[in-house]
Amino acid sequence: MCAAAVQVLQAALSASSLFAGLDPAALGRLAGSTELRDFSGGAVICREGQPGTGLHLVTRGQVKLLLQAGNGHEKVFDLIGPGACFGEPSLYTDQPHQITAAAIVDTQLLHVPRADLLSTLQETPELALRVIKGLASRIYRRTHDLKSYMLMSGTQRVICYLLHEVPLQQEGPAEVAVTLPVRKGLIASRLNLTQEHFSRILHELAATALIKVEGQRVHIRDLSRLRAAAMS
Amino acid sequence: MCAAAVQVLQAALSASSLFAGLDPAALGRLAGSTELRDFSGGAVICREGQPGTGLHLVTRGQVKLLLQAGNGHEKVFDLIGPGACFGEPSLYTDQPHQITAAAIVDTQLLHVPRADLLSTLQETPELALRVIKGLASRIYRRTHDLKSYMLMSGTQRVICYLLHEVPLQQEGPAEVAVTLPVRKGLIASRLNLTQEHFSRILHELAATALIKVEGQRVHIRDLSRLRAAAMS
DNA sequence: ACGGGTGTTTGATCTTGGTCAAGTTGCCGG
DNA sequence: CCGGCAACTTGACCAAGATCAAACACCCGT
Repeated sequence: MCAAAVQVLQAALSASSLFAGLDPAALGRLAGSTELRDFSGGAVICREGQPGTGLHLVTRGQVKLLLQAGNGHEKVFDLIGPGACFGEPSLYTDQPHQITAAAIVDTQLLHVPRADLLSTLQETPELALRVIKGLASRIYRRTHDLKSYMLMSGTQRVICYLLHEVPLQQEGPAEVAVTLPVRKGLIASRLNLTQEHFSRILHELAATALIKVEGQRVHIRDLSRLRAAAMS
Repeated sequence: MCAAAVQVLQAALSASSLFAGLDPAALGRLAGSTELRDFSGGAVICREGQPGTGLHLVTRGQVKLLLQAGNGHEKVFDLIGPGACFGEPSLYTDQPHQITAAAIVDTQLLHVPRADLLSTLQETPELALRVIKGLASRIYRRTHDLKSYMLMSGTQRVICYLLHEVPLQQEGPAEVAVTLPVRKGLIASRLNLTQEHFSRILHELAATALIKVEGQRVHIRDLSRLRAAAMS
């Protein structure tokens, strides 16, 4: 691989929060073995039960993580956009992937092979700390999901989701618009709702003038009133 | 602190999977700042929203981790027994605890202060790897829970729970007995069920002769048939 | 503009599991 | 041996959300 390509990969790696600001030498070593992978919309990236081959980092597109039941049913368990990675847990234990990942639209990822990542990890305490932080915040995320499923109603989950999608620093009663990153059926599944139920909740919220829905665009009429509605 | 006490603490630490077999020097350093804490049944160990002060490792007793909703409702989100630890995520991010921990019965824990753990972590790559493995398997556990809540019925969750409680290496159609580690209401909540529903499910399983319930003791009539029932 | 596929909405109905209330059981202290 | 309290069970009813079916909207390629 030519030096220029490695440069590009190194830049791409350091664009993620996991690697940003890491010692350039270590980063260069990782970039040397990193591979660029493209998937067209719908393509499966990895499948439940397979061993983890390396770290996947999304650079472009959207990925859905799926959990599958015995009876063909499946649920979207997370949605991954650019800058985030997935499938790490299987790198650090000897267990296979728990989840299936598929591209939603045409997607580009970086793949850092497991062996290279693990050896760099041992030699670079800084990276180890980063990985630990990354895993810890993954646990926060999962715990938050668990919490929503265990003790929030569907309506509360939808509101909570919308509020998370609001660009930061939006305060007060201002009107904000958020654009749903993927089609509604996927978001519904991510929130452990059926498409139908999600649709009804959106309309119910629109009926109380909390939001207005225009296709993929959701206008929040009053941020603080919506926050209050999440509590009920 | 006298050397003998440190010895005892060191032995206690190395009894957990996180520290077992770790370099004795590093372990000794950790043991030097480790503190033994006792809680009587019902006592709160740490509370949601508080910063994480250190690693908690259960040596004796039982701990419940709770998630709390705005409206007073709360759910048991995990049950922790001897050898396991909890509350780590808050050590590695700057976020406060997401969960409240309370002793179910009289409980003894080891508390390793955050600062000592983090500094030992930096100096001991071996420990860093252990922590990474520990967090990764925590994610496996949480993902498994998420999976049960998202796509398994109450009955399936109960069966799954019973099967997990079966001591290992029990194979074939043999009859096994498991003892519920805590009172049924807590297990129900852990499985995201009400006490009433849990009770009904147990009786329904008894009605199909899959199990027999005798107080805290559950006899599994036919392991493989129960496994099959989890699939339906 | 037209046709078809995908995604979304709407309505009717059903199931799972929650809630409330009233027993039981069983254990522990006097 | 007997309260008394906590855990558990049972039953009747209720509600959130799922399912099934059908219509509708939108986008895209020809």
